[in-house]
Amino acid sequence: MVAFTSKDVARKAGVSQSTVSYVMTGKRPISETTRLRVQAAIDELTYQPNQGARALKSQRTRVIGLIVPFGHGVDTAGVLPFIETITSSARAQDHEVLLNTSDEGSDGLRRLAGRQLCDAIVLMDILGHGDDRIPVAADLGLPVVLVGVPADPMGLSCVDLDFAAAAELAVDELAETGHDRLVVLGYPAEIIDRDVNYVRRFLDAATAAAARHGMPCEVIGSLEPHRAAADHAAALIEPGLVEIGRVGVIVPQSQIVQPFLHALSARGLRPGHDLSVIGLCTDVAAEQMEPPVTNVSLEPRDVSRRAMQSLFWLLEPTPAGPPPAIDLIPPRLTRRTSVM
Amino acid sequence: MVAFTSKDVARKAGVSQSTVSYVMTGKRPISETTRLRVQAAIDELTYQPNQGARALKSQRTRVIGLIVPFGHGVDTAGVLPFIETITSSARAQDHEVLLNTSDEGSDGLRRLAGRQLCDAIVLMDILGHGDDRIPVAADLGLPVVLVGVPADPMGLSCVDLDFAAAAELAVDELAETGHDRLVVLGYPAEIIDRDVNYVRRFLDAATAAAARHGMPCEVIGSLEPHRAAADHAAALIEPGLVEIGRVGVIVPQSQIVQPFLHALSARGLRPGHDLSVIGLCTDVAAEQMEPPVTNVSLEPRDVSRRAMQSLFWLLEPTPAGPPPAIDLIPPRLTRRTSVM
DNA sequence: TTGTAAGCGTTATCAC
DNA sequence: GTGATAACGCTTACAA
Repeated sequence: MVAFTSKDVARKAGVSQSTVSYVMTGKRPISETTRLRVQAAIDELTYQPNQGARALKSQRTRVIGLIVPFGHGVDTAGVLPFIETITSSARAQDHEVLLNTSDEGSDGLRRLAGRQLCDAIVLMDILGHGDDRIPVAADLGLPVVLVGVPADPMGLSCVDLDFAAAAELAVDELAETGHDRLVVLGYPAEIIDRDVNYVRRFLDAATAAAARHGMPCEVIGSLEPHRAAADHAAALIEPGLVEIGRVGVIVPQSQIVQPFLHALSARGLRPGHDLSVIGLCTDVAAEQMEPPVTNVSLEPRDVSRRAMQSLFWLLEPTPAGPPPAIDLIPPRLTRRTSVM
Repeated sequence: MVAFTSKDVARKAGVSQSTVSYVMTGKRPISETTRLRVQAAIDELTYQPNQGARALKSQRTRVIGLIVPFGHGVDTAGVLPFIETITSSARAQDHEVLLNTSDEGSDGLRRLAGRQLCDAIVLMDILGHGDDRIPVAADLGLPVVLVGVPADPMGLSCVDLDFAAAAELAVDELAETGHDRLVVLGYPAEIIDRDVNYVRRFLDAATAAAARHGMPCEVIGSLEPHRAAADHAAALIEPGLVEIGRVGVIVPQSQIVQPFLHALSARGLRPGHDLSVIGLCTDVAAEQMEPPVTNVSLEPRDVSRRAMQSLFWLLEPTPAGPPPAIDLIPPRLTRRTSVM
């Protein structure tokens, strides 16, 4: 299993090495006869150019670095479609994807850039404040796209779901279906401490939208993503309340949507009949729940696709103009059985 | 943001380029004074070696290619911990991970090897028969480890959960807790057609173990991973049957565990009280179900860790001797609330 | 203990 | 239209 080089191809085709290169890249005109001879040699030897050498010469690795959130207890549920879409977008542009985990912190970024392992970086799992990777990323001299919106992007492109629009979508749906009372399950203390930006964006927009509709809106605060917290929240929905009004509950934490639905059922409150529930979660998750829950999707595929569009624009700017610095993807609501 | 080279370091430290190299690799003794001078220059310039150049010279990329199953409707639920563990194992050995999806088929393998993008490959999502990537992989001239066991591994190392032991573990648990009647929910036609090897391994071992315990064992066949199928299966569990005996159900398809549990409840059969259910699924999934289900885990972390051990042994054989050609990882059963 | 220099496989600038 | 040839940044004999 020896790997052939362009030298072998050149010898076999009776041409110079540079001609082989030009046949591969098409960067200068080649007579049809030699082109065919070279191509035959390439095919016969199943020659493929050595990427390391190519990168060394051209200063372009054709590799995208992808930093994904792993370990440290982060909500890792919906991360797979992001990875999948980013990989296939990269491959569609004939680029490779180098996977790194966020637990290496800013050192990982420095390694990726310093050792010239990639031409550009996609950074997932962005915190609102105090993410020390942002200044490092901004100073890398490489195109970097953030999936998420930090308080100060420091000039980096950001792509994320439009969480404000997501909240409005959910509230509007409940308003239009005649609900007159809104409950939003809040986030755990840890998340709010870390100041994940989208939390604020979502909650603020939800209360504003409720006010616009003249609906009373209660935020049940500080819910850990555990069964017990979901149970606790369900206990706060008084059956009496449900009898006098049409109550809609928005659950922005995907991990507790299912436990919450179950806790309601266990208390004799049937989602979709006695009250309504809208979850903020992936479509597959929503589909598999009991009952299948009306959801606002995180649109991982759209978000990643746009992130990669921004990235490739930064790698090769076109006259079409730059992508938006902060690119917020419109959410989508899918009706299932949990809204009455 | 210029990238410094070892030449810059050499100039700054007043030594030759090779001395810089030897300081970095430690492959020959360096006097303490020059070592310090060189190190100071390295630190000052934050020099990092260009990986492309290194790979070109040393013929070692220090990259592991990872092929993961995406798209084409495969059960993609438990794949994240595999990726995570493989990535951190690679990093622990100072290797990078290049991510590719299985939808590129054998061409993807040829590209990874032919362009010398990596030193070795981990191939997930192995089919029992007719996977045309196996012969290609076997002929690549690179170490390749399969996660999964094809009918003919063609000399490649395989690592997988011991599905036979998993089935036995589940059956033994039900036998020991006094069950006298066993039901196993079977696999969908599509999966059996594709002949995913572990299906057969699991079902055969389950029936054998049941026979050993003298328990009647019924396999409900051809269940698609949909709610309707789960409902259908639940309907086959006659309440009369439950009254006269202690029934244990094994659900090897993780996607239908939750729907099946719910379908039972809806029929008034409480898992953990009226009958028992054991699922074959990840621990996180089992933990989040309603009710939390006793499960046999797929042990993605153990499997990937062992896969990487095999891989690194193939890259640098040690006197310790080779890893097993077919490395089956022992499963683990976690008791929750679904077994009475 | 350190330096010189060749070469890894590619691309691109000169020449012809 | 095509062929030499000089880099790209690194490692590693071979010298000194």
